[in-house]
Amino acid sequence: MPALAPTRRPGAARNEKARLAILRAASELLTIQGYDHLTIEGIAARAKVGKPTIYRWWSSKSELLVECLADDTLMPDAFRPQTSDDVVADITRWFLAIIRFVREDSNAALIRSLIAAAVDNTEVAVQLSSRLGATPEALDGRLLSAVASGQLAPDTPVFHISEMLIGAIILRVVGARPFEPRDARKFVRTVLSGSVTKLPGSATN
Amino acid sequence: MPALAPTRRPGAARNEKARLAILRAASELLTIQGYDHLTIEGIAARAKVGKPTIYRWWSSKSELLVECLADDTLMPDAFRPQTSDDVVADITRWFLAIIRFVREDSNAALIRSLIAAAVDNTEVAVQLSSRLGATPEALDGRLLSAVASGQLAPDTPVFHISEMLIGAIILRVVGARPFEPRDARKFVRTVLSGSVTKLPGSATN
Amino acid sequence: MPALAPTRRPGAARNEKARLAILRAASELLTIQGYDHLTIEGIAARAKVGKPTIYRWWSSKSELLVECLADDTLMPDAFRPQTSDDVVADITRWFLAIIRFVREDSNAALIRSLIAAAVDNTEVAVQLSSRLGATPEALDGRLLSAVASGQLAPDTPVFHISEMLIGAIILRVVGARPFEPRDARKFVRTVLSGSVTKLPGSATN
Amino acid sequence: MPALAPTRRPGAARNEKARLAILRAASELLTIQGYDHLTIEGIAARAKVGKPTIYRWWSSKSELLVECLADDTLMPDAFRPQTSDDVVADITRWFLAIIRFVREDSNAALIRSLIAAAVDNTEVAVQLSSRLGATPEALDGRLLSAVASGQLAPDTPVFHISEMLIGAIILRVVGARPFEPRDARKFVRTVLSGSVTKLPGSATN
DNA sequence: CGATAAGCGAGACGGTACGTCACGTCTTGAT
DNA sequence: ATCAAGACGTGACGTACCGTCTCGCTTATCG
Repeated sequence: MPALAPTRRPGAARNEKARLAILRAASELLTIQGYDHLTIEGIAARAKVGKPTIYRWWSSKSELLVECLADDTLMPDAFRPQTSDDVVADITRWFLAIIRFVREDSNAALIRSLIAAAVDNTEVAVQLSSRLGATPEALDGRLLSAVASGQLAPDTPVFHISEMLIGAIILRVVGARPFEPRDARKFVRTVLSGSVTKLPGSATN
Repeated sequence: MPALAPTRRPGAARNEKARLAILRAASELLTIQGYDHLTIEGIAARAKVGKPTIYRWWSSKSELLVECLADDTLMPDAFRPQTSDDVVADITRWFLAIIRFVREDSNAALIRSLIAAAVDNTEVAVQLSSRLGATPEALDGRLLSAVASGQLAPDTPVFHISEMLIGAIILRVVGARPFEPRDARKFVRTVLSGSVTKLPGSATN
Repeated sequence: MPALAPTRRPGAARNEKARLAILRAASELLTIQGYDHLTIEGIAARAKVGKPTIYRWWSSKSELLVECLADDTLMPDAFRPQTSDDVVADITRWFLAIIRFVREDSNAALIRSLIAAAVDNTEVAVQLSSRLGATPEALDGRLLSAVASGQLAPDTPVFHISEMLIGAIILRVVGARPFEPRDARKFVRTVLSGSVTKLPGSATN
Repeated sequence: MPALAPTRRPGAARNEKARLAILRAASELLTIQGYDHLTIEGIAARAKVGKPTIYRWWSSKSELLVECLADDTLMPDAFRPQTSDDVVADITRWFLAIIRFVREDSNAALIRSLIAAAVDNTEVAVQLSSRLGATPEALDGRLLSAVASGQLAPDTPVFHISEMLIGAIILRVVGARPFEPRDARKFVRTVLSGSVTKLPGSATN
């Protein structure tokens, strides 16, 4: 005799269409207006949904944004380093991709907004880092695999490296100072040079 | 008819007491309540000042905070590395001081608030970095003097290092992840190890 | 082919328990909270009933109250004059009973609530008057029987008398001005003195 | 040394235009929509005024209506009996005027609304009675002067008479039962016949 | 005995209005 | 001229109920 199914409680089920419309509206308005001009009323209006429907499921703007990020409604695919035989090159390319993304004003504005949201809600910070690649599947993973393959020293402080790279990005974006493509190499070499055991090719600066 | 002396125009002069009361009130309220609960009305009330007096001189909360930072009303003395014969030790001590500061919850909250403000106003980001030591007189200067003395390589990317260290702090604080004292050494060594030409003493990770 | 019997269509019959629970909950909440804080949601919750069950059978709060009144869930037995040999005394006693009822704050509040409901729904006004005794079986009947027995003049305006007595009660209760027991005699004598042909006993004022 | 003038406190003075616009809007909307569809938002919108301006000065809809009534924005001039040599005729004419007023549907609706408001706020009941004439300057005064002139008995219960007449009006209007012109004479004679000492002329029912 | 259909509880939904807060501008009288 | 006090129009807040709807279950008659 099988276990009882976890029978769902009575009442109408949650409306998935409404949920998506809300996430979509929130994402669009955040992009257009920025975090401080983002209002629940505005989201409700654009999603053609009642305000209480939003408050029923999310308790704050920042929580809503967490779900936008998690649902990929708000930012493109996560940035992930490739895996060639050269970590430094892989990480540099990854950093360059972010630089290219961030040089677009609207993208920079979006990230600034997310940082504002992150001040309200730690989870946004986590998601934002993830989106930029600070996950075991992306940046951290690539570094760890380089450690495993011997290209980086065994005591390489993977997470500290990750944190400094992401931190440098955040700081520049908040300060609205533009990146140059050549910054990618500088940051990455600076943070990795103490750990690299052998560089596949030669390169200066 | 003689030229008019550059005499003060009529009317009461700007009230310095009011200015200080406003900066003080703003600083206190920011510390107590955080940026998003900080209101002009609240500042005016606490400073026993009319709202228009605030709007006359500052156009936004974040601008007001810039002046609070510049006037040292809001954060303790800037953090500055000492100058011993060992850069790495000096920078590590500086980082440790910040860690100690930030481990106090109220201080972390203050920095989070300032980051929120920085999203509105780039100048806050600049001031915040300054306050943490990213100035020619402090961190950057110490690194440059080490370059001059030969303790760091001539091509040491001073500003990138500075950015990554400050960035890592900001990122942790926003993410509300706690620092450990030993993080100081890790971050600093990671970011400097590619540039140090000679270590005064031996050290293990 | 025989005429279709007005046979009940299939499906569950109306749930009498639910009906009673709703009337009970509505009556209790009206007494406790007053008409303007009375909500359908509140009634449904207290009666442990779904909102649609209420809307299925009643179209508004005031209609629901009409049924509460008709079912005697909401007010005590109707007030009815006795029938002695003295109309004036009978009517006065009836009025006194109402005064005593209304001097209780909660009862006055209840009547005030019913008046608010009556503004929405004429039928509530009718029921309220009935409950206070303005029916052919009670006040009107007693007056008519006095006309029949010759104690009141043949042209006694029974309904106008009834209306003025009930009206005076309503007006005082709405204005929250307290009744005194001696008001009973004053009102009744004033309104009847033009019609009484013989008073069984003597009385002044 | 003279007493200090009650010098007005600093700050902008209350805006009289706004006050009038609010009273006007409230009166119009009450007339058009009835009390239960009357909303503060609607009043604010029609008066082109912010909601807080209403809440600054009045704490509820019913309080606002009290001021509408007191300012004569909401109902025509108070109804007042004339003073001829015949009280009964004077009071009857007064009652007839009210009947004529109330036969207009919109006026009846207005009074119903005011009764609803009166349930919230006793003061509305007082004002409403006043507006209908229950004041020392109108109905009560006319009766008292008749007592003084000997046309009514010295122990005439003036206020009870007044209450029953107004009460009868209220009750009919709430019950939405129409008045006939001949009701005026019936009510008035019924309530006064016990007190009249001499009728100037003859009258039939 | 099903099949059919209404009633029922629970509760999500799009709305409207609530009463409050802070905004940034303005007006006022005093210094 | 600047200041404090504070009223104003604006707009968003988060909450309470509205009346409707959709679920999955129960109940009762009918074929």
